[in-house]
Amino acid sequence: MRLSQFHLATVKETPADADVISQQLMLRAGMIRKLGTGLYTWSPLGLRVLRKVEAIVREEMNRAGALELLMPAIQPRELWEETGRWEKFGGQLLKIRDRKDAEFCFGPTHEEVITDFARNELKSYKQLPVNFYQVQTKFRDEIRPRFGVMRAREFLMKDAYSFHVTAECMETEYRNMYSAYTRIFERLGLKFRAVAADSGAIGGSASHEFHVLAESGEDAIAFTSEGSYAANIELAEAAAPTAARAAAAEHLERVATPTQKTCEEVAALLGLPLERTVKSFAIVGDDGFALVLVRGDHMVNEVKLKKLAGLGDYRLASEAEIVDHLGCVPGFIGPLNPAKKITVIADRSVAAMVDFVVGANAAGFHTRGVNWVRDLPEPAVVADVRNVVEGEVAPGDGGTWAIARGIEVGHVFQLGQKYAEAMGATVLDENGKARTMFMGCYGIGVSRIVAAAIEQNHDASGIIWPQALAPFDIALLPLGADRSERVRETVEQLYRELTAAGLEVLLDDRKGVRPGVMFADQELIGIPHRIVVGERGLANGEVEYRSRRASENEMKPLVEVVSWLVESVHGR
RNA sequence: CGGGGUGUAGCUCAGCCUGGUAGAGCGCUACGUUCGGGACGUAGAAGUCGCAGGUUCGAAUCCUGUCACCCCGACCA
Repeated sequence: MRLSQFHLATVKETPADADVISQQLMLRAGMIRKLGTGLYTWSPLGLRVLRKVEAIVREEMNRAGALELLMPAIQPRELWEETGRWEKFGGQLLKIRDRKDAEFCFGPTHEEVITDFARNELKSYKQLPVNFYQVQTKFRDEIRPRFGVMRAREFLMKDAYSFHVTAECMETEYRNMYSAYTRIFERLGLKFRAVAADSGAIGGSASHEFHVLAESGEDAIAFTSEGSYAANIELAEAAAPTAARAAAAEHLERVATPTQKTCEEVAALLGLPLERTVKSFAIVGDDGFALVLVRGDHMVNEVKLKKLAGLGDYRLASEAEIVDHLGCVPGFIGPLNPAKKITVIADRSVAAMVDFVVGANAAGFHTRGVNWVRDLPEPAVVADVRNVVEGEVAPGDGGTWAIARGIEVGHVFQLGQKYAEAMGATVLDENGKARTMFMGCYGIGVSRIVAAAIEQNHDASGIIWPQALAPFDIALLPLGADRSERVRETVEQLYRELTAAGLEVLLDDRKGVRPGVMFADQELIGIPHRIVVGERGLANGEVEYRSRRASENEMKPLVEVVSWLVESVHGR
């Protein structure tokens, strides 16, 4: 590609409203332009990268035996009523009407459509197993879209759905997809980790997420130091305390904490370690008002809490409900002497505590030296309801938990018969008997991968593309082309030869552009290899080479540079 | 959904408090000088000041409404 014939639109200034590095660099490099909240146009440069990701995903899906198809983005309401998700999916589902006032949604995912396709197309066990996939635009009306294409409302996704007669067959395909995903992320050149995950809104049993590791990741993932287990923090189990509860040593004492509302503030005032305090978290579940207790240095885990019996789809208690049940305003609440009967749910670590500090249920006071049984009844529920923390002992292999941050770019699920059951998707087995199909589903956030790759690969000058994602392989930069016939001819010849050798070359043939601008643009858009052709080097029969990751030039003999580059880019 | 903020040239923003008819830098166009790390000079093009009402002799500026966008929060006691 000749840059004079391309649309390159880099900008020097960092856009004001971009708050993660990938979004800043994508905007500065001119890869994307924002149209509205969570809506982006992919420029010719950005699209080249998106297509690279797509191509690798497609190749590996095909290699794994999946069949590509394409479903509509717009889906009729009736289909979503069959699974109950027209209501259950919530506000993320964008609902629209046509001219006849018939209702549709813009597909956020395609379980309904593919299951409808499958129940019509698949009649016999002989047609199974089969795995259909597509690469398609999805729309999810996120509460708060942010971070550019990382959490956009409209985005490109590869979604695959497999169909099976038996659960065993579904599990086999699940493992097949798991290894296909591993190959995909390896080929993309990204540092990633597969972790056990909660299956969330999609439903089903087993599930793994694939995370690209990056400091800026929105998800926390936990893995054991022994390496035997990795999970989304939503799922990672905290080990139960092994030691029996010690005997009470302190007496109950109410202490004034006029302005200290958080555990940190109270601990600091009392000169106690944070892990001697207890945090109270008021919720309202199916069985009414409940107080969830975790240690002051721990975080409540919403996903674990949702799985507890009797809570259902719990919500946070309102301030009025807190005052009504506890007789106290938020900031000083606790399980002691509530105004009304409440359910106390204690994390396992809290249940093992002695002489701890809680809110006194009186504005401006906390109570210290609190002990179970002596001062208040044993908690009604004791369960693992918190996030694990870095360094604590993990259950199982005797290792400790380590925490990393990641960007979720892939997710595989065993759906079981959830959708097939709801929609009556059956095939006839060997005995002519109708059997409800088992399903798996497998997603990859294609557009999100582009942003995740940048989060993981950049420096002060801009993007550093892994070879597999680079919009161009080589930047070819002539110096003083307007003054030197020799430079012009050499560059033209290199361009022809490199292109003929199958490399994607971006030749900066813009008129009157100074070297500094060429270098800055090449580095910003992240082209992995750069060849500079100038009189200085040509006098010795040489050109300069520089890898995007290097800070020094290497001189290469002109006669060898093409074969050397072909080897560097495609070889090994 | 709750709280806060911002809408002025393609981009980043100043001007608004204290009303008097619109500015800077970057980018863009032309010419000249320059030319191995985001050059310089000269000349230029470019804005119904988000939209709709209102107050006023006069509104980017004050008031009301509305729309859009951004940030924070919803794991907090």
